[in-house]
Amino acid sequence: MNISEAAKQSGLPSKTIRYYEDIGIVKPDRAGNGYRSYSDNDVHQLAFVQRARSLGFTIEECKLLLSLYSNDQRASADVKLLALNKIEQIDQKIRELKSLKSTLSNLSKNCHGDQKPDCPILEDLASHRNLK
Amino acid sequence: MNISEAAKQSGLPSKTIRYYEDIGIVKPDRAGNGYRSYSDNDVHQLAFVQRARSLGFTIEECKLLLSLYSNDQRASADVKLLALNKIEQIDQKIRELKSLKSTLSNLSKNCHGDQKPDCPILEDLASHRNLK
DNA sequence: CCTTGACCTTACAGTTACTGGAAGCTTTAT
DNA sequence: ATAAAGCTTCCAGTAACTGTAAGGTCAAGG
Repeated sequence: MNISEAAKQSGLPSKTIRYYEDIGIVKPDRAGNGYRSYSDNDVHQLAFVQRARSLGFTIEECKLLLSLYSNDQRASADVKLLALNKIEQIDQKIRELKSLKSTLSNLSKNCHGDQKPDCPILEDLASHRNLK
Repeated sequence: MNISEAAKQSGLPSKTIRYYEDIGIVKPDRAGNGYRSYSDNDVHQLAFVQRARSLGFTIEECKLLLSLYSNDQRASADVKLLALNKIEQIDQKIRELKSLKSTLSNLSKNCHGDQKPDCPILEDLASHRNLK
């Protein structure tokens, strides 16, 4: 099938599929006219990557997951470790964002938000004290 | 003062300070030898940006905040709106990350994580069902 | 047969916010 | 005098695409 059909079936934009080819993720055959020709297996792999990316795995991790996927000898422990690490990264990011939110909330709470120029948010940004 | 002193005082790497000059954030004077020469006010602005960046504001938002900061006529409402929008963005991101985490946790929970190749995580990635 | 429009190709630039490195001045210290 | 530290500019690389331009190919309609 041509790239637009592969795009439809995998849930990825054609542009992204070409990019994935550039970086060596899925290399389709070529038809006589030079068009890319995708097999069902190609599309399956693309959809796999699409799902893994949407779960927050990086491209490099996706490559690893794909290689594990196509390796009959893999240990599920390898995959699980990757997933648990990813969960830890996500937790870390959530902690950071909560801390940011709390700081910004405190700043906003003290700001009148009116037409007057007096603004504690800017004052905090300008000072070096950390209103945490 | 030279750039390394400005770096020390602002908490930003010299490299970043030069980059900020390129994109028009702080333009220092130049000494006779071509070295950048930072005033206390320059450093103050750099520190302001450093703090705003660490709170999750984009460079564009930092420019806006800086211009509001140096505008005596600003309304604190303008700044507060920016902060509240940022808080909303952070909340959205936290929601997304929590959802990702929950999906990954479910997948991991069902994975033995042993030396056998049987792996529900990979199976889920390969299928199109969404184990949410 | 010709044209139109949809679809395909490659290649290059742009995005965000820096970071690293090379090549080459200037200043400072020994 | 020389070496180290600090400064300069410029170019490339990061992550993961996205946009755009210029042009080849294919199927349908007149």
